[in-house]
Amino acid sequence: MTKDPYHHGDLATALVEEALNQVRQVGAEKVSLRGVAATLKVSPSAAYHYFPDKDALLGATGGAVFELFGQQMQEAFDSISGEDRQGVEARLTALAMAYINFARDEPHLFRLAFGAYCVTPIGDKFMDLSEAGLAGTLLVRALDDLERLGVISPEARQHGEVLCWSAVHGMATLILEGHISELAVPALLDAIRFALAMDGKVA
Amino acid sequence: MTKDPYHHGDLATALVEEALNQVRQVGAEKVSLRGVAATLKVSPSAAYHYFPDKDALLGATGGAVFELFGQQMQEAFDSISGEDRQGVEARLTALAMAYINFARDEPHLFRLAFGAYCVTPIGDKFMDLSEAGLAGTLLVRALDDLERLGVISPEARQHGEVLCWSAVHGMATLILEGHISELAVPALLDAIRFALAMDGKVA
DNA sequence: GTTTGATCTGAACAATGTAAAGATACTGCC
DNA sequence: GGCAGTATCTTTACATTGTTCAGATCAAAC
Repeated sequence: MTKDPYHHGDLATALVEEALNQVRQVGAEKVSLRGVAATLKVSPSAAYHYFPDKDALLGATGGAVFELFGQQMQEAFDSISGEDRQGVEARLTALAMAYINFARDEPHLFRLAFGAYCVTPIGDKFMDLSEAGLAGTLLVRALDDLERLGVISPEARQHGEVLCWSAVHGMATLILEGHISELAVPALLDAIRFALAMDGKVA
Repeated sequence: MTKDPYHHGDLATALVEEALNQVRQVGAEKVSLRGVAATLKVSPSAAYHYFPDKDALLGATGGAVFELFGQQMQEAFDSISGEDRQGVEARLTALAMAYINFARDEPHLFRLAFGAYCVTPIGDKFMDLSEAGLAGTLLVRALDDLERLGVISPEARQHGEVLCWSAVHGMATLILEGHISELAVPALLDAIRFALAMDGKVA
């Protein structure tokens, strides 16, 4: 019996980290509690001191994914500098692209965070995704800027919130599940610009 | 040993039907092959003469759900009569509502048809949802009618396809997974009308 | 009536989630 | 420093699941 750590440094977060790793690679439905415990060189039962369920572990993992997703959205937002019309417009599309890219690049993580696993079984216990989260906040800020600069009308600003959110999330999931080609992304971005009348009609 | 039917009438479709029933009630991830075989009073192994996998059974079930979904969309489309402006406009919103209502009323079925279960594991084997399916066809028809009557511009018609599809699907999944309230639906419908400039600006 | 082929059963196996009951290491107190 | 108590982890065990394979059972063809 090696002395390494009988008491694992912080098993709870280690479990979540490893679960996230495995979910990223093979998808949540193929991740086993025993598997993540094994790679951590820990008995399966050890997990039950920190999570009542396997679903609870996956729920916490989904929370971690959601945080990571928020970070990436924040980075996309911050990557565009400039408060002029061009910068503010670019910021909105950067957000949309980041959203869709995350779904495409990390399909298993996206599904864990936004799919069924974090809702019916888990949402009730651990996570609270009912608020839009960081992504929603950033969208609101981008739309505010657009209106402030006169790029979009107040009416467009009002409708843009639910429209952009739904459309971008919808396209992300449709691409993710293979129901639509990735080639449709520029078409959607054009459509959003058209919908918000960002083609100069208002400015 | 009762003589009822040693050879089940049509076990393949019976399995799919029962699987659909159970998925509807408890969700795909809690449905077991053994369970559906048991309710059909059939050995678990019997299923393997018709489906190579449990995933294959669920894939076929997803196909059945997709058909059912198409039917309901068709009914919604047909429920609105009249080729005047009002009728054609109502038809588009009826489609959107039917889409979202299906997701709300049959969350487990919707997830099976549109979620991960019919994609990575199954899509490659059984289903081909890459085409939009019946729902997509109906959307195109509704938009065509709107343009023909001059309710929307050709440009709006062009952008409307990907925009409506993404937005409605996105809202359906967001509601389904509890990320947004159902109260947002009328707001989205308004936003779509605004996006397509259906508020009379064009007519 | 026998044979052939499709259809289903039975038993079995490995993997999984989960629940005790017990072992081990750390912590604070004397 | 030694000891009790507690948090942490292991061991063992069990039920359920997907899946396989050899064989039983039926239906029809010759």
